[in-house]
Amino acid sequence: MTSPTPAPSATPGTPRARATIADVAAEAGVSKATVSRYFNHRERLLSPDIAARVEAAIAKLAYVPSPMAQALSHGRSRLIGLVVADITNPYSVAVLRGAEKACQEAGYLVMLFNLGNDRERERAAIDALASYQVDGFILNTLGQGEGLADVNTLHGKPAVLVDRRHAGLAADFVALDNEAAMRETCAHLVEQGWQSLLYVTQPLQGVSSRLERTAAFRACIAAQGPKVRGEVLEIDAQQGEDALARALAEFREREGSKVRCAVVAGNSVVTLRVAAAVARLQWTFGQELGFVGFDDPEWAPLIRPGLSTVAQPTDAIGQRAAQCLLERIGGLQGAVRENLLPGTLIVRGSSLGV
Amino acid sequence: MTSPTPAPSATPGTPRARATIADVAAEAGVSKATVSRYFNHRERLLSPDIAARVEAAIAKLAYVPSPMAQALSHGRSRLIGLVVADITNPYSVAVLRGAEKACQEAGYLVMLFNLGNDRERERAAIDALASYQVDGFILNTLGQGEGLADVNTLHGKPAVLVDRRHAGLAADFVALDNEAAMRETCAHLVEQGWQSLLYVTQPLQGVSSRLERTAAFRACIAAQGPKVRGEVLEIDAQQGEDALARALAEFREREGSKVRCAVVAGNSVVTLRVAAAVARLQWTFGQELGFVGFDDPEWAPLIRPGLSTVAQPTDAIGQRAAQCLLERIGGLQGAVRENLLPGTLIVRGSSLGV
DNA sequence: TTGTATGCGTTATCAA
DNA sequence: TTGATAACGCATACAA
Repeated sequence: MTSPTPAPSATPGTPRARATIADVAAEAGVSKATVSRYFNHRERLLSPDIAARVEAAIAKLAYVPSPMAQALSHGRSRLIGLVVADITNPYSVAVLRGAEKACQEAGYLVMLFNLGNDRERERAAIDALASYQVDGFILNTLGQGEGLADVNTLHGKPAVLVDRRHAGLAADFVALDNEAAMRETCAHLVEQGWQSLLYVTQPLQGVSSRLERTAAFRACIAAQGPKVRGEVLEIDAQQGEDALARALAEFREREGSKVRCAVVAGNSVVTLRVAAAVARLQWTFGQELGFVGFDDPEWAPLIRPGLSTVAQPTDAIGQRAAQCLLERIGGLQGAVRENLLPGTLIVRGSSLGV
Repeated sequence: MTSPTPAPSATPGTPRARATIADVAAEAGVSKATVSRYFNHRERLLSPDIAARVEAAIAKLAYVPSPMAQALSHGRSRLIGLVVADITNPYSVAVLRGAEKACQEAGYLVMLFNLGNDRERERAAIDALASYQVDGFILNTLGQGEGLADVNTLHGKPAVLVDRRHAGLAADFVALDNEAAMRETCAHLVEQGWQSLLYVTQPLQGVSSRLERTAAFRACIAAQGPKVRGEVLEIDAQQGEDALARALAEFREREGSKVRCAVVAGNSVVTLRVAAAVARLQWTFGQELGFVGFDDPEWAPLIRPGLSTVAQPTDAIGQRAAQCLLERIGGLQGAVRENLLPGTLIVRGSSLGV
């Protein structure tokens, strides 16, 4: 009680500092090294009785090693740096969720850096994360070769790319199998009798997922032969929703009233805007316009007659990304791996034939 | 060039390790302490010429102090621990976004821990975060007194509570002004001629925001006198959407066809479920059922004739939370602060009179 | 099998 | 004003 040294007594109420390895060593009557070994080389080189004493001391003091100190000493921090292009995007969040979960389960914590779609900050993000000695990166960001010029940028840490590839960066990659999903989507629409397809996408801007989906769409159209027509429309955030409405109206007029027209939306952002435009036009999905959208927002069933969508296995993507990264952190060598996960076409009313 | 020691030369290609304070000291021909002072006490106790030399060395080596080492030595990590109850909830994400942004701008990084609605992990979350020496916590979680028994749990670090209060925890609090928002909502509905109001909420379960909104609803009804009736309905995730549809139908039948009935949804989760139930009933908002929902999901304008909502200033809430916390970290003492931010009633078609 | 000593990158205390 | 030097909490050679 009157001891001048802050003895780690079990005084509740006193928010005493965390026990350190030295406290445990003293409590168990062994050296710090022994306590350290208890954690790192347990069975291999520790006698049972000593191990038991250490274990008891650890339990008594509720000792938990400091990851910061471990990071300083040993290099590893059990920290994963997660850079996301836009945390406003539900897709990113869904992936983040899966990744964070997998990391948590593996005893890693996630440090988050949101770019807010600002490419300039990408380099800063990685540097900031690296300064905390993260063991690796999960990157859902960019398209161009701007920030991530080369592996050097990553400070020698492993990384996994999610959803968006990067030319200069040889890293494991996890994403939706865009080509297969697009094939299934187009096949379904054609089968249901839609004859002219309009693929609406956000500006390509070198974003690999957008490029791939667009290319896959064009390939599908080409494969169908002359009986099916296809167009691509890029929209950007600037133009209002009536600009899109006009574009859709023109599309239908161009094709003529005999031709059944459908839209394929490149992601949930586009889906929202198309739905708004269609509402403004007073059209009904499945009638004036067929529809399938990539991503499956929770409100898709609410827009009559229900929006058909391609659901991404976001949780699996996130978990797979984390798993890939953890394997690399664990020392796995070898060629870059490519994980293309299958989407699920959810057919609701908007894509059905009349 | 031929120096055997790994001189920090500007060899690109070689992923050389980060420069340390010792490298800078050597480069500038001063001691490590001097370099440290350059960062921490710059002008106060450093001669201009030495400062210039240090500055040059820092620039040349692109030196950045290691936050990990700083944390070890000096206690502060420039890390904020963010615990969120459910990252699937767009509200949480929106707040997170504002908070993360503010932290980033202040030079702090955010460590994320998602509870996935699992209360058991709350204590573990805080402990895990604390082990990384976070400087403070932003907590958006729980209701009951389970995990966060007392301030002791926080390892002596400051915290700010977002959206949900906690009885045993005297910490700054940031949230929507639920009472004012509910008052405005009810006044609007009554003014538009809705006579019987049903407040639909997720299970209260001691969650303060749910309790407050429910209490505010009851108070509003009471204040209106006998001309307006009000009921509260708790729904849980278990029951299917037709259970809710039945409940809504019964509600209308009970009140009779003469009485204009409206629903107030407690948050966006409830809004989604009510919208699904109304679709199933083939009702139209604003006709068979009036509607105002807390939270303003992006799809609210798409459900005809447009869903009226109370939008929360999520970004401001997040930023304010971060600001509060950073002030406390900066040493601010004094009584716990309560930040109630105003919501915005967005009137669309669903709440208008006939 | 266990203990001692050293280093990881910083800050802080104490001399000079 | 500046420079040694000792922590900070841990892991790991090395010695015993």
